[in-house]
Amino acid sequence: MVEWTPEKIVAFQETLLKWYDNNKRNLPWRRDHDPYHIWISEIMLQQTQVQTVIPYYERFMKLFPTVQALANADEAILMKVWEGLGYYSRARNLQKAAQQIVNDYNGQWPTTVKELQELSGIGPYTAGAIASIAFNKPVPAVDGNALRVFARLLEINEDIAKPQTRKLFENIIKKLMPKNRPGDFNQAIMDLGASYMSAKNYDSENSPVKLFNQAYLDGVEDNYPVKTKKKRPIPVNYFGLLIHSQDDYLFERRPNSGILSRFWMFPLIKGDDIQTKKDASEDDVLRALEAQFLSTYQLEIHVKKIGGRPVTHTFTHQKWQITLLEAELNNSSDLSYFPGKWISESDFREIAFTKVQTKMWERYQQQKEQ
DNA sequence: AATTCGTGGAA
DNA sequence: TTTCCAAGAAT
Repeated sequence: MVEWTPEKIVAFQETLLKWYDNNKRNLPWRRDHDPYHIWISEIMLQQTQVQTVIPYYERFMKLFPTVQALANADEAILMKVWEGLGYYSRARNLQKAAQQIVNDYNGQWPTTVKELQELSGIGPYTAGAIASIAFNKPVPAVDGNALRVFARLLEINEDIAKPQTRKLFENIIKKLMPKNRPGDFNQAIMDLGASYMSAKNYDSENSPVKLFNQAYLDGVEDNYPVKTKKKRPIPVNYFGLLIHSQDDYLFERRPNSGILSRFWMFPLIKGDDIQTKKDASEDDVLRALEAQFLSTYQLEIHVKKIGGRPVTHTFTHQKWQITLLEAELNNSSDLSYFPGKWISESDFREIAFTKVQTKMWERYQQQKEQ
């Protein structure tokens, strides 16, 4: 990696901030420096593109304009607002942190990185972002943009996928930050990382800091940042049960932990969990599924396959393939042993559903038309 | 330290 | 269709 002289550091700061002053993106959360606004935007923006976040942010602020409103929010309404944004623990941690601020800090925001990081859902990056942008503290905010941008500028060869690399970058960036405008500096790096220095289709030739970009000057930009590849999603097979009576559908509440926790979904049974002999026919599998449903939930069902391709949905680390089955069940059956309930179709619009649940519903509707 | 947490966009 | 990526945190 390269070292910069004090003069070069100052020149970089001036060049970057001048560009930012003239070209910064006009974003809803940049209208002021209210820590509540900065915070909500930062949480929404985790692993999520700006254009996706904007409408969610606007709706969120109308419904929960203050930290007190969020602390007192109905969780079902909160999840409905977050519906489709993914990583739902972000929303739940958001409310926990709001309650921490109201109860532990009497509604007054803590301003140090240390205190901010003790709030639910706020880690090293978000604490740095809030402290620098809302409270003008001279601290780095090392996100994916900062890692990529400085890896290229300084030809840093550390693997940015490794957790410990963040600390190295924090120490480097601390020395490059201006003390007077830390928030603008951090945001300028993000804007740079989202434009001229993006991961793909970057345009270093026209970048405002191209003369500070060592990897570009050396013609080795393709080598930066150094980043190990992620594993590909593992295939998981499910059977999805469509059980209805009139306009009521049987939904299962997912466990309190794990993927899509606490959401209402059509009952899902993992394919691997169904015990069958070798060379079992498709019909044998369905009968085994019925037997398992009976022994697990004391519910007698009769299933038949619904035509059409399985529903597929890919998460970061799992690729689900769901075979839809229509099942008959007496609507007076005892649901005592089943972790779910009947939900009327007319209530669907009030409830937050996951993307994969919506896909199952749409496939079912599609199938009924034929 | 390595996994686990969603979804949508782009090539 | 597949792959990678997008203002990370919790465990």
